[in-house]
Amino acid sequence: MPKTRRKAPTRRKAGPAARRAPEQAPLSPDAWLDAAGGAIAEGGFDNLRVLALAKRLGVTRGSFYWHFSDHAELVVRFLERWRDRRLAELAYLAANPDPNESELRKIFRLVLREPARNARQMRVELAVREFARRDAYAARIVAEVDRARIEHVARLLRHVAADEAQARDLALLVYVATIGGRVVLTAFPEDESAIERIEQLIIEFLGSRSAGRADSAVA
Amino acid sequence: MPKTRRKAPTRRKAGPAARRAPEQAPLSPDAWLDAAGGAIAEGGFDNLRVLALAKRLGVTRGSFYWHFSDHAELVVRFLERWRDRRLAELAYLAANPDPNESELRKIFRLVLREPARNARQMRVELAVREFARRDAYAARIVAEVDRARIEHVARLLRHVAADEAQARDLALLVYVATIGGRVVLTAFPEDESAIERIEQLIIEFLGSRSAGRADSAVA
DNA sequence: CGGATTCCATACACTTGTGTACTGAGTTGC
DNA sequence: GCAACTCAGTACACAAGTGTATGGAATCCG
Repeated sequence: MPKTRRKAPTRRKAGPAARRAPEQAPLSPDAWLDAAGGAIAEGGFDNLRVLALAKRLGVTRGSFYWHFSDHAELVVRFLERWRDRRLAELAYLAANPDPNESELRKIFRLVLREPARNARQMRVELAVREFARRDAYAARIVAEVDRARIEHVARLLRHVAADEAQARDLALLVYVATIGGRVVLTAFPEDESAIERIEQLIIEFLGSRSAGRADSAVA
Repeated sequence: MPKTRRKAPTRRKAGPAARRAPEQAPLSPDAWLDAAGGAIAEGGFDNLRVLALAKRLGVTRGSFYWHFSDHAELVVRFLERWRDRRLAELAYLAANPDPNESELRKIFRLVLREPARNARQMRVELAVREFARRDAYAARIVAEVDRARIEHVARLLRHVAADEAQARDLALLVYVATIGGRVVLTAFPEDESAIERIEQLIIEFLGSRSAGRADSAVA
């Protein structure tokens, strides 16, 4: 197992069977994980093949089995990195609230933030979820992320809801609708605007609940 | 290719290498498709292997390649049967409305009817959706079913909505929340009741719209 | 400079899966 | 009865993928 890393990872040009060229920096584990993300985005975790990653990186599997013990470890490390990044982006949003954005609008941007624009990240998200249906460890990872996200949405919805329990229900509704939108929209790529209208409807719904409050809620 | 079938399909006892026993009825294509459904429910379309189906049915692959030309045909026939059944159950619900059920309640039972109780069918549904993200034909199949379902929900929501366009938006919201609930709940099997509360919230929302339009139409 | 270390290439053994050609037992129809 | 058809078993060729053992070039470090 590698212990230290000295240079930044670099994509190497795919020399057919050339020995490591001196100017090429060595591959980092993160480079393998990035390539894994590409394969997963394309075809899910069943498409995660060491052979394909090596070809994509322009090396042979000999490199892989130096950085990783086996295929299973690749899966585990990918899942953990994915979880850590999702949790980190949540923490960032919690620490840096955008004052120019309404509370409700912010919620949607939060739930699946980048994925809305980053198609690859969205596909990875769905692939992880799909994998979690048959892998116990992935299920735990997804549960952690889901719990954190819903918790965060619920915190933002405390003003809107009557009590804490209702805030959690509302948060779950928002989360579920967002996830569902991602899933269904893959079948309906033609009306990309539908998700916008749905967001609008939910905002309207939430706004009607906080009718008593002077809502600075809607932007 | 087979042309006619005389007897009902029967599960045969898994004799190790036994020739076809006379009392065993021949396998129908539907038997293979049912077995395929099991494999898909367990591990998605990537888990659809002829070898495994044959073992499950207690025969060898020789039988499969008589009923089907190849693996691809199995996939196509499975998808088409799946679509036909979904459309048929929709048509049945449209033709036989339950007068004891409220319009709104009926909607949820309609969208993903059996899957709510039939775990296997729900997993197949999600697997088909996942496969549709990388297979063009499956995407078409899913789009057909989605369109029919949303259309149906929208028809039931015409009283509630202001105009036809809004009925479609509301229907999409309901559909998306339901699908999303199925996806997220696989990660949260512990609170099965959450989907119930979400349904309740949406019903409340829809009810508030039909009650009167005094409340806020938020921009 | 010269070993030790890092990183990757190569070759081999093994497994699992597809598709095809051929065979052959049962059944049906005439 | 007997040929023809139905259906499944068997064997072979082929492909793709994993893991391991080993060698070897670069590089680092003292």
